[in-house]
Amino acid sequence: MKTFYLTTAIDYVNGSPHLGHAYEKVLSDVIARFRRLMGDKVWFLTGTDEHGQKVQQSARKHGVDPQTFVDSVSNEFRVLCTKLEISNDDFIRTTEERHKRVVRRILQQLFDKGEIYQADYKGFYSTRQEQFLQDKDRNPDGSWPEIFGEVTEITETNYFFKLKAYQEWLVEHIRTHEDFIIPRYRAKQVLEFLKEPLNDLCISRPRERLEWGIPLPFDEKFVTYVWFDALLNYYSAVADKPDIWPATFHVIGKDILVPPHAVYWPIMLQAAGLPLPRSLLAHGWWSINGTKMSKSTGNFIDAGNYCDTYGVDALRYFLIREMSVGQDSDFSQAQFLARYTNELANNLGNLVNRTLNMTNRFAGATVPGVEVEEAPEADLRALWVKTRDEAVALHESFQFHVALERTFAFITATNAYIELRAPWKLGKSSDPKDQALLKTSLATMAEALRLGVTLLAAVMPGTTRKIHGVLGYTPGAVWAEELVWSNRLTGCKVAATAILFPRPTA
RNA sequence: GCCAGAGUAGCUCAGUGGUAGAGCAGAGGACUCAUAAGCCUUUGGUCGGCGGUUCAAUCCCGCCCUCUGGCACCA
Repeated sequence: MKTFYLTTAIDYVNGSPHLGHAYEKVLSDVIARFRRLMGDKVWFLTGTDEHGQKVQQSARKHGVDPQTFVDSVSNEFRVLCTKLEISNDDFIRTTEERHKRVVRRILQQLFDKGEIYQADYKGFYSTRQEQFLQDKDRNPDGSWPEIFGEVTEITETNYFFKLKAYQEWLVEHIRTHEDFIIPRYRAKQVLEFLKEPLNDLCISRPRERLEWGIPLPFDEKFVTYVWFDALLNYYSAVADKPDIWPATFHVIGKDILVPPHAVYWPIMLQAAGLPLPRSLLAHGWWSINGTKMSKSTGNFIDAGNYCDTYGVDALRYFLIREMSVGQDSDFSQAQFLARYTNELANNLGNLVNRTLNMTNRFAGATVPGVEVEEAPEADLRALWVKTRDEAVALHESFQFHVALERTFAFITATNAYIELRAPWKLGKSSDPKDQALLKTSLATMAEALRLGVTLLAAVMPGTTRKIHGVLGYTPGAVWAEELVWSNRLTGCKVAATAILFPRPTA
């Protein structure tokens, strides 16, 4: 079986993680967990991108050497992954030797094949900003803005990668591989971009301008440009592991689809003679209270705080429930609280608690067996089959938000079933028929709850685990079997009470 | 300017060539096992605008309007 190999973008360690980083990891994690549940062999990679000028500058600003700086920030991302319960199998850093070794190897290989050549670049250079400027950087009157200081036209020797030679091939590949770029409409954007002729890509920087990078193996006076270094992480992390490459999905933000992932990356692989990934999955961005996320306005969300206050699964749930994959969404405290209170606390959380309570009160804390089956039971069961089949299919097509909506509709139906049977009334009757119905209703609500939360396992693994725990249940290894309505809870000893999503106090 | 996405109930969104849907918010009710939770009922929309195709369009086509995002070698 081909390993399902999934990657997130590696995060640039120039700044601390925010909600956007958290979302991409959670989204990827949901995919990874879902594939494992479906029985696939999964390899899930994330990591950090640590070279380049901005990192070098930030390190200098903090008065530390680059390695100390990236160690510290990379660790923040690692901590975030742990906090979000991301199930990655590996975490790669581009400053690791295992990565640098592969980058050097590929560069040498491409150079030997003649895919990389040396040429001069002539342009306007700002010494203060340590970068070349574009015409779009100019003021309307043609002068250079103050922040660039003195600008001079200079010529610099560099190495270039032959992108242009692969342009037609790439267009053809995108046209003939319909799921290479997801969502589909993003592929149109890429093809639009490719209507203009590509230029070859400059992949080097002279070391006197940029020290913090991987030296070119064929010319140590240069280091490689950040994209050529960073993109290769997907391959370098598994280069020595059999049967993993190529990637099944690269999960990335829409901002780095064009040109890096949809143009540079496939061409790099093709030139190096490596197989291409199956798909690039480009997700959207979060705004905060209707405005763009930005550090300068202080308008960004610390995902860690939400985990601490509401629990990691509440945040995971909101991110996945609110965002339609590929589209943008807005994060607001009001919307978060509405979903937390209505859906998690009142609908699901309360169902858990009332189920435990009634099982304790009317059945000595032991889930009874079903004794009769009438229309209410049959209806709920039929709804379950429909919900399960739809939810699984929706997961397959990345419509997690709709899958969650359907799953919670089933939770609501379970609450409605309880009202219909009203076990608290049956419990007051000694009529054998009522007693049979009481046992049936307690067994049915427990089973419905078990099934419903089993369907939430990819999004809220901890919650699924906890609820199975308070039901006194240990799930089996095969998820598909766990999704079958059964009597396997009969005889389970349930907990006395459980408040999984406490109502916010403030 | 070009390209793409979005424009459906107060809010967030789903949806199909055949008399409009969900959740939340609002209103009313019955109940009490439960996290003052849950359940039932209900108010509410000329489906952005104008044309066209069709027996029939929110859904197909054309034009227009509004919002959002992208438009690279940041060498």
